[in-house]
Amino acid sequence: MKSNKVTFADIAAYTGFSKTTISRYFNDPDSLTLENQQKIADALVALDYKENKVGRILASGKTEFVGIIIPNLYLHYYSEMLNQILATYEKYGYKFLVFAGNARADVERKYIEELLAYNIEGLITLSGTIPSKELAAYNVPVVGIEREDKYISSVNTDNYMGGVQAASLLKKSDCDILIHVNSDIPDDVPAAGRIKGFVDVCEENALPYELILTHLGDTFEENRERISALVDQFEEKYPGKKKGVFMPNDTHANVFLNILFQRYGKLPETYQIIGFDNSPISREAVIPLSTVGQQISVIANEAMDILSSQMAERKKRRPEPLKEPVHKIIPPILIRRETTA
Amino acid sequence: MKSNKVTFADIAAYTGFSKTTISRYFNDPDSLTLENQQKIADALVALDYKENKVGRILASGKTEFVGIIIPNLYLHYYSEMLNQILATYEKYGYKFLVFAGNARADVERKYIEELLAYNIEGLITLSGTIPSKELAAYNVPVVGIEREDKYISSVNTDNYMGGVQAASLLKKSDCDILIHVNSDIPDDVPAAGRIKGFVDVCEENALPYELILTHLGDTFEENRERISALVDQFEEKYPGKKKGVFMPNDTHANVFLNILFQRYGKLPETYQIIGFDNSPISREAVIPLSTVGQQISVIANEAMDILSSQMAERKKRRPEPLKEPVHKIIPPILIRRETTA
DNA sequence: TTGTAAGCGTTATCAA
DNA sequence: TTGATAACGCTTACAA
Repeated sequence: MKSNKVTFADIAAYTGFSKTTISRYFNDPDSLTLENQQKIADALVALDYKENKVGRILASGKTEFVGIIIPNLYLHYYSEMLNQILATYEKYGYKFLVFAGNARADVERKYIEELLAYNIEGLITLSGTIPSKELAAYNVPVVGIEREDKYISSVNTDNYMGGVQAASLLKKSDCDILIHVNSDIPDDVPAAGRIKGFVDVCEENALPYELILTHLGDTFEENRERISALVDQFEEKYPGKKKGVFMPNDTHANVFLNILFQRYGKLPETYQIIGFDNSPISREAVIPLSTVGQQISVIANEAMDILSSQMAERKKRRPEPLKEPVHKIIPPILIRRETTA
Repeated sequence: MKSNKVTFADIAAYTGFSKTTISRYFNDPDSLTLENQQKIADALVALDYKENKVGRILASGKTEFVGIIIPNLYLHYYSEMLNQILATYEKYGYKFLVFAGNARADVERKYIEELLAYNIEGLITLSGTIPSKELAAYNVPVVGIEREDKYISSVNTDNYMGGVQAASLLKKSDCDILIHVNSDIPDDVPAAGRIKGFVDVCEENALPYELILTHLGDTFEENRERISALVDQFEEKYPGKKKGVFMPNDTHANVFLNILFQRYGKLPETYQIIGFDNSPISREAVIPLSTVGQQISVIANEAMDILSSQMAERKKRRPEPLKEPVHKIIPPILIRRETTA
């Protein structure tokens, strides 16, 4: 019940100093004599002072809030990214206001308005719902992750290299036909690079390949059904041939693997599988899945690094507006496990 | 660059009203004439006003912030719970300040201090690091989820019933021996109920059973190793018998299943497996896993329901302090898939 | 129905 | 090295 309502005024009264001096104790202690510092320190303990940052925000305009908009936390990629972003608190001290948007532009706009109303200093978004041009107009530092990023700063995995790595690995294991399954990704989304990387390696090496750009469904059941149909298709089209399949992510790669396992009790010699992300499912699969790993922790840290420097710039007397968005590319790491030779 | 610094004062000047009237327009519009409402509405558009909630917080003391402390986002159970909690924004309007603690008490205390400094109105914690007695002393409404909860309100799955459901299902499928693997959980943690429920069913029905209370390791590799050793142990101790195994969670149940699959190319007839949580891995396993499902969305909503009523109580003129913590129990849902008959 | 004035808890500016 | 005083943007009595 004795809600701690001790303020600078109380401390000032208690110590005989002014509120200003108390404020200085917190923000520039060296400007006080050691003796007086001690007096105030003692008073803080005696009165059981708890800081109130709201007053500081109002007076200084600095909230130390960063907004995060994330499509969902269902996919491990997103939850782990959030995990890593939250972990940067130790390094940068920014607090995170988190919204999980569900890809509806009007909803996300509402979230952003709300975040802005709390004077967030920066925004990190993993959602591609709102065009970067619109985000840039909000006039707050923004960093996008794995989304269209023409007008905002961003951090992305080197998707092209990921596609190259996957195709190269499949090439090495002497597949007769390389297959890449993915959805039909717009060119301005970073993930599109995977397809290009895969195709380029195939073309350069004159490897037979097939690109299957199709939507695998929104539920697990749909995934299962459509991937099962794909297996039928492969069996029919390439009987007896060694098929190297690069799936769009580990979740789908796992479904693919399970279907083969259920049919054959093992991974047939005629299949090689590689996923994308290095999410937990890739290690927890019946047979550990080979995958192109994203360096989530590195991405999260780079994002905060870019954001914090832009936020710092704004605090200067004469902030120099960013002329060009910064785009950082993080290399993926090929992880060879048991579904490739 | 034209950072919107339009305030109530500007609107007041523009419209000829006082700041108070502008404030009323937002908080109690009906107290203005329709005509004047319209005037102000027009001014808002003309001036491109953006609300600033910091001033409101300072003046009213109401932040509409709820703090969340979550052990990690790596385990699906936690990330999905966070997901569902964040989703309550639509219903309650509270914004969430999220910290991912890593089970270090001093770190978590720092997080709580920080949250308190921002005047959070309530706290939801999924972490059991700090004793409920200490949390209760912070003098802010707290709801715990699946953690020790003697001195704080809480929402938990009916773990006892979960244990009962698991044992009953294994009983129905005529197992010769029922086995429950779990860690040695302190009695005051809700999850301990699972063990009791399991044992009670076995005792009441005079079913042979074995309780294996052991730590399965902190990494996936350790899990794999120790669970593999368990399988050896089962084979040796109960050769040819039909073993019904209740694992502590889906992740471990999946590891168990994979080991059997790798050894036998299928789930042998002598095994029945049931997990706990109904996390995605249970459906994505080689063979869909039977599991005791936690109703995460229900839990999240109940938690916010309890919290919001306690927060609302505090806003009353003469708030009546909660005499007794509220404890809500959510029944689990048994999900029968292919690892049980 | 509307206005005045006094806060809310800090920081910033200027002066001493 | 310290203090007085005025912000910061809004809410809330109390008046009118």
